[in-house]
Amino acid sequence: MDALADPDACAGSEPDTGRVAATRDRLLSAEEATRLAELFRLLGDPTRARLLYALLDAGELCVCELTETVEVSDTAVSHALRLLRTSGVVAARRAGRMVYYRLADLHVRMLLDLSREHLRHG
Amino acid sequence: MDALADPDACAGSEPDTGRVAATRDRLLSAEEATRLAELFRLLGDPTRARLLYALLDAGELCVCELTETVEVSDTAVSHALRLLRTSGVVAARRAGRMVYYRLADLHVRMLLDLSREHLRHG
DNA sequence: TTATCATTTGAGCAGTCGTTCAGGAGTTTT
DNA sequence: AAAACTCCTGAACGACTGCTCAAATGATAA
Repeated sequence: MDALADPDACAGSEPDTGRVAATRDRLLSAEEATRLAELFRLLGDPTRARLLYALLDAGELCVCELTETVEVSDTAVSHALRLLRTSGVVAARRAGRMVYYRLADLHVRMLLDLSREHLRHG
Repeated sequence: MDALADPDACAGSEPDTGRVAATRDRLLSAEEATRLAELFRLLGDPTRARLLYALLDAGELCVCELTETVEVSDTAVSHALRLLRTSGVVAARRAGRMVYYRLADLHVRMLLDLSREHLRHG
């Protein structure tokens, strides 16, 4: 049931406090891993990913332009943008009745850039 | 070009011209974006992220070692590893009754490396 | 052989996710 | 003023996710 209860479990040729503990020390903490996972989760949806790649290319786009490029309803786009906005991934700027969005996180920009490069030349 | 003066911008069901069309041409196709989103989705879960970062550091770990480092049940780890395995993100090697897992995708290795670096020096 | 260990599998279930729908808020035009 | 336009919000709903549980598989040890 609980594999954590027995520290000697699967102790084949090495004391348990060896490699595993060393790995755990260098390892990301649970909190750090969770933070990174949350960032990845934001990119892990087709609609949000397309929105972000569109902003990566165009620099700045209003909601109706984004709605056309990703081909989903404006309401869905708005919900998606809110999620990205409250997470600090994108930022918004109002101009008249349009609202222009842009990427606001350098991490995300690099991840998008790198992953797209590798999809195309990989 | 005076893309912002495009009268069709945000005007309804017209086939888009100007900046939006240009963006969509350079843009990832829906299929490409979906593929990348699926990759990000795999990293977007705390359990899977911790498993992958552990493998990034240790190189190769068996299931029971992974179970200890991520502190969830062995069954949950196995389910997570199956997802990563069938997606080609990790690969498995049997040695006796243990099964050793390792990262099998260069893209993923780079994304993990980059994102961790930026979490720590960001 | 039987017993034990390491890992996997499938079913069931609570929780989460992304969408649509209906309506509202803010801005410009008439 | 009202109408038109862009965008946002909250609720509701089906679909998906990740976990636990019980049972099975594959491999070693007694």
